[in-house]
Amino acid sequence: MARSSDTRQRLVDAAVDVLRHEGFAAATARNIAAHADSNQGLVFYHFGSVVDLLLAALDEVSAQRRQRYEEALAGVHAPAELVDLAARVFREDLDTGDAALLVEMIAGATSTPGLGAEVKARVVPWTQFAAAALKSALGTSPLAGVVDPDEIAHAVVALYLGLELLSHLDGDRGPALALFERGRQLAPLAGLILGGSPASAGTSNPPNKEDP
Amino acid sequence: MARSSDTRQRLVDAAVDVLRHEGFAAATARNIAAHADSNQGLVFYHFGSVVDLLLAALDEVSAQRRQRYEEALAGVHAPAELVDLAARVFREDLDTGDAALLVEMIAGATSTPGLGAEVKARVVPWTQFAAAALKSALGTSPLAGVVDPDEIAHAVVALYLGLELLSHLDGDRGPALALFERGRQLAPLAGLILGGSPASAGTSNPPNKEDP
DNA sequence: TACGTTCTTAATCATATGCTCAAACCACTC
DNA sequence: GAGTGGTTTGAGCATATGATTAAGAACGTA
Repeated sequence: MARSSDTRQRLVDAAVDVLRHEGFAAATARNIAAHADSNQGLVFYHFGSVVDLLLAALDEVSAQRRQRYEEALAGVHAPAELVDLAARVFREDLDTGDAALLVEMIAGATSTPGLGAEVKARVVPWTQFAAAALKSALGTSPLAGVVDPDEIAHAVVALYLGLELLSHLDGDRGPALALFERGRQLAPLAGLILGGSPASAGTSNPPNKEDP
Repeated sequence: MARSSDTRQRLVDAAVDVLRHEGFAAATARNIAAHADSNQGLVFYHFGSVVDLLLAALDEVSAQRRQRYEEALAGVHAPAELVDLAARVFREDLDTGDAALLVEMIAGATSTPGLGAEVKARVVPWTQFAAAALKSALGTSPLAGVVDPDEIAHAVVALYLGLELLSHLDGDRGPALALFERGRQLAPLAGLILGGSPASAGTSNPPNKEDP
């Protein structure tokens, strides 16, 4: 009984590890079992199929991320702080391989029939979460009624995935990190525009620019 | 001899087709050969290996894109026009499946040893091309010395890939297209800020409904 | 201890893939 | 017409995968 949930957890952890560092194509029953010092038959005994194990791995990571993000979001009340948080989170996901895992699962879903809907159901809440955070951070800003949080969240998630894809391709996280660092530099400017005086609401006024 | 280049081309076209609509995992010698009404042995006779055929397919698509883009870029001189062109190009690539092909090759490169470097060599010039176009469009704009074209090009390509990934996941191109449409709406504003060119004036104008 | 349930292991099957190879085929020259 | 070089074909090999299964081990309980 304790044995069961133990190996189950070891398999999930191994699946997460394989997805992070070896990709979807390497996420086979035998390879994952080997990473868990286990037997490949256990994958099917405990999960029924390989894809169900991978979905369990995705669930595990999603739950961890969700918790981390909610904690971090507790201290965020201004758009500038949200940009800062996003940059930090992205760097973490790039380091741990969570971003790679997400990309691998989404990309792998295109080649595995039936997996698409399951992965979608696990990714959509994540972008909705980002949209909610953005909406909350916008608060009563003058732009709150102009920009569409869902649209921006969609773009941010896409940027997140695309940057991971590119940095994984050329083995250099530099450009991706530099980009988010630039975002952090611009965050105070965003705060200035979004949270500032109503004088900036006019459409004919050029926005203030600040040299970094 | 005419026979040879004929089947060679048919195989490349079939590989492009499979990558576009079925993905990297389905790009097997037998499947591609079947799409070309051909024999799987010919893949190895003409290309040596499957990945070499896939790289030839990527080369073919890259060449076509490059030519189309260079032609389209001939009429672009202002940042606003470049944004407009990018939105049109993205919509095309989403429709034809070229965006999917690119994502599949990049994602597939993570699971096929040795493919990464080859794909990278074929993607990097493409982002450099985007950077050059952006630099050219910026021209003598006051922001030309402030923003980094390479950085922005990297971000745009990442956004391109990420949006394809997401729209492929939930089978809905709507959000991606809406986002680029929003970019087109903002393009006149960007032109106002960047160039002060007489291209377009009012920022409260409804978006242009123009069919290419 | 003896029994039944749960869990684990290794062998096994059916299938698919990259790739090789010998034989057949075809267009062309002498 | 026979030979020649390039091209095509289908069978075959080694390997890998998802999934099944029967036999065995571990555990709780009577």
